Amino acid sequence: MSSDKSSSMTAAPATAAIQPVRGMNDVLPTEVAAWHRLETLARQLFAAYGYQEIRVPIVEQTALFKRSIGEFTDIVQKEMFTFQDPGGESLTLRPEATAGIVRAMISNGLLHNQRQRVWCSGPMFRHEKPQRGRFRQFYQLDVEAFGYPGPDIDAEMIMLSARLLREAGVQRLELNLNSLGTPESRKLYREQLVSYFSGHKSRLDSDSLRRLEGNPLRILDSKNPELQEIIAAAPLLTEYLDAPSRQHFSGLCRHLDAVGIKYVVNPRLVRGLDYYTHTVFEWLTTELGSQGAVCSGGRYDGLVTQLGGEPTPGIGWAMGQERIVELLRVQHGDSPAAAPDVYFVVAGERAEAEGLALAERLRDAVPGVRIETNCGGGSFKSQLKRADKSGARFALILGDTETERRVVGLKSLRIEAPQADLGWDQVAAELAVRLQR
RNA sequence: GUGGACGUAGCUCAGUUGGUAGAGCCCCGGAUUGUGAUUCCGGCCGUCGUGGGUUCGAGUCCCAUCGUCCACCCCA
Repeated sequence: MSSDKSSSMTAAPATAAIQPVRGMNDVLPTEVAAWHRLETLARQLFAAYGYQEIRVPIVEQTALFKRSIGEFTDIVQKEMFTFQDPGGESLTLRPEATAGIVRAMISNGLLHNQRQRVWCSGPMFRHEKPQRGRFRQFYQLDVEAFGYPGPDIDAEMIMLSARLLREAGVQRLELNLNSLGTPESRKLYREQLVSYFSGHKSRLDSDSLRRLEGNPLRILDSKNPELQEIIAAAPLLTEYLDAPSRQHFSGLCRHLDAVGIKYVVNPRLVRGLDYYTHTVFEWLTTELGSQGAVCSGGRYDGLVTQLGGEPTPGIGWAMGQERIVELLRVQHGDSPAAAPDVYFVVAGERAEAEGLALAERLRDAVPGVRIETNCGGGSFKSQLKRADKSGARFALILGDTETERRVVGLKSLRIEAPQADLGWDQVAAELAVRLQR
């Protein structure tokens, strides 16, 4: 075999197709309806709960994520898209939304003697190996609240997520709940945990040994069957919570009980981001292969000061849009693409000349009507085939004889009904009636 | 980053022990020269992921490489 590969890959011909970037997907026209449904519902519910939209940059200074998410997390250590901008500054494509939102709240002075409820949506970026439900560019719906110390906001936020998931049609989710307590109690617990696992070092796997140094709580999350026995016998964080933390958590549970939201208290639920305190939660599914979490979040009372702001309690959650859309597809099948109300057949030179203008008049007269005008010619037959395929309920038919008579044919494509020839001034009114607009 | 499976038409796939490629769907046209969903007929579509090797001959065997999917890991 020739080892003469000095010139790397042979240069692709100039006409070769450009490949997409790994893990970054196109949402195609046939798929986008499901996204719209979720986003529209989310907007309505966020407004219904008093949350305002905030839009923040996709790119932030690298230091922001190191300081908030934590130096020793997997996200920061090996999953960030970090690059130097032409000015030499180290920038990073946001791997999650909270850090940027907190930065924006501080930068714009929105936390001074104020409470805020905000939401945000958009793409996040993590350099992971793609698989089902996990991509390098992925979209999140994100809500955050600032300035609320009590468990009431924790409960409201979980209620909001529960309603969104329910009304979107997602089924068979399990809500997991835990409290990480205060930084102090967590620190104490962490020391206990390190000393416990250090006593069993010989039985730990390489991942767990690595975490023992940086993030021992994550060992509890391990799915390695051989570790389950050791993990089961490990001390529980719950036992180290101080009284206020316990009160906060039981307050949250009472609120959830009161509205009938089912949950499982999972003492091993820890989060991959360092900034969480007190409440953490996850909505889990078993129907997406190895990606279980479709929505998760928690409280982060120390984050604002960590990023240079005045002490301000915060809490938020993020929902993975691809995962929700995929789960809905699994549970309910493909959602139909948006169809026009009317397909406008324009056959012949004179009809083509009049057709576009007539369609414009109809759009003026019937607000919101969806008219797909045939462009690019074609026989009557082929145009009607397109009309049928478009999913439109009606076809408007304009040929040269109709043009001559100043009428247009209105044909029902869904039910058997006689075709009506309507004068050009009557069409709009008739359409409005048939479409009930 | 680790492991497994898989790359053949726009899509879903077939391709026997190696003999330089097929079907269905889609699209276009016709049967029906101004009326769609069925039916029938015809047509378009391939550097078999890429590069090497073995061979008279490679979609098929070998090596490398790129990519996709799945799982580990991580997480939304």
